[in-house]
Amino acid sequence: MGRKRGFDLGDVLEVVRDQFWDHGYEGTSTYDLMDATGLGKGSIYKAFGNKHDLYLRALTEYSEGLVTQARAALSPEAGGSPRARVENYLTAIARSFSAQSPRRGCFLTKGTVDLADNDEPVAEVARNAFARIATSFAEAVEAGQSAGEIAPDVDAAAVGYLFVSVIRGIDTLSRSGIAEPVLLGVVRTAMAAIPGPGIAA
Amino acid sequence: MGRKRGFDLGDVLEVVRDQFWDHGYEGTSTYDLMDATGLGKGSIYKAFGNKHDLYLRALTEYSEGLVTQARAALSPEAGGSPRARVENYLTAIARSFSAQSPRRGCFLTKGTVDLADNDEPVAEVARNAFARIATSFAEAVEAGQSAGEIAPDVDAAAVGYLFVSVIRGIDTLSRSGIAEPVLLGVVRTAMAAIPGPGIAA
DNA sequence: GACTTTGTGGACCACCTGGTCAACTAACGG
DNA sequence: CCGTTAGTTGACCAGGTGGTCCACAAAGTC
Repeated sequence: MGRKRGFDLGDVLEVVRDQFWDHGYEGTSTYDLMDATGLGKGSIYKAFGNKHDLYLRALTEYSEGLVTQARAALSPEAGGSPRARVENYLTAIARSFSAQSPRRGCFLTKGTVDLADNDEPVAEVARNAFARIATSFAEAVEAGQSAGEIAPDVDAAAVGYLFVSVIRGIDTLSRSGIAEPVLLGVVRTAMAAIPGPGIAA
Repeated sequence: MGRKRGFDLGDVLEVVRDQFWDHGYEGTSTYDLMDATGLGKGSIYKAFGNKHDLYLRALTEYSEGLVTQARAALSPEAGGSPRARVENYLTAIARSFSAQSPRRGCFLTKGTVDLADNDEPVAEVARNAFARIATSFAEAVEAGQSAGEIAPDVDAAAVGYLFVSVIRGIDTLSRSGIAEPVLLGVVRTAMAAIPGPGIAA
């Protein structure tokens, strides 16, 4: 019943997300959102409630996508050995950050640093996404250990969070304009956290 | 000649820095700065130019302090073996982030994620600080290699940036409320990047 | 104690902020 | 084709925005 919505929710959320991504929460005004979406203020508020709800929804959708992407890249279906999948995924992320122009890193990092400090809903979205991505890394590491490719004494769960940290770290570094080879060096050296099963120190 | 300034520049910069740290660049208004410093708007603008200059100055001062602190913690004077100095420094940072209430992480991370994307002066401050901290780590690693404590095939420069990345990473994680033991696990596993000189894989 | 110079405080400016509202428009059921 | 429901639009609101300006206050010079 009633009039049909004249726009697609998902499309608008993507446009909105890009605005928040590029200019931050406080730096994005309702007029910026109107301009970017082509919608009237009333339509936006009717569909999403208020600015904060809209932000949270865009961020949530984005972080779900991130988790899905991490799972896909780290699962056996992605091909390659577990250790190679980890390295390929991290390398792809480092390259994608470097290729951005203008630089914008990852929206989840932006949202976390922007708001999570004193915005519990945002913090929860971030914590959740970080935990699930860390788990995906941990599962890949465990697979590598089962296959005899990764040393069995590695703490898979801890290393999962290490890789999540490294991603957030190269994100921040890339935002400052640090060059791609440096970021790739970070990824390369981070791989030492999952050494082969040789007689390690 | 002329009236004396009625406040200390350094004191005011610290107060201002805390405001920007807690609320971000866009989230801090000139009125917030007036309230926090107790100064009139005219005095602030007279002393610092405009909001952006003021921010940049607070950030620059902060990042110089960070670099100094990193150098002190990683230099031989800090005591302990090179490898221990690295681990102690990273551990201290992880603990300090966890102890914050409210959470606020590191101001340099905040500034970088907030503005560096499209603010070259801020990006330069960040790039510079990251590079110098990475160098401090690298020097400690080289010292460890000379002392036979760290495997000689480790790429000290790359590992320096890895540790900088890890700090930025645990910063972001801690902002989302991830617990201290997890952050300490990240530090512990990151230490695998500078293994002892045994027969490594 | 005038004069110059620098610092201070707050009024003031033009404009932007997030959010609301009421008149209006489209789609469906009967 | 008429009521009901939901979506759209733009005017409107109260208060906040970064920045400027000017009358005034202190400090040093002669």
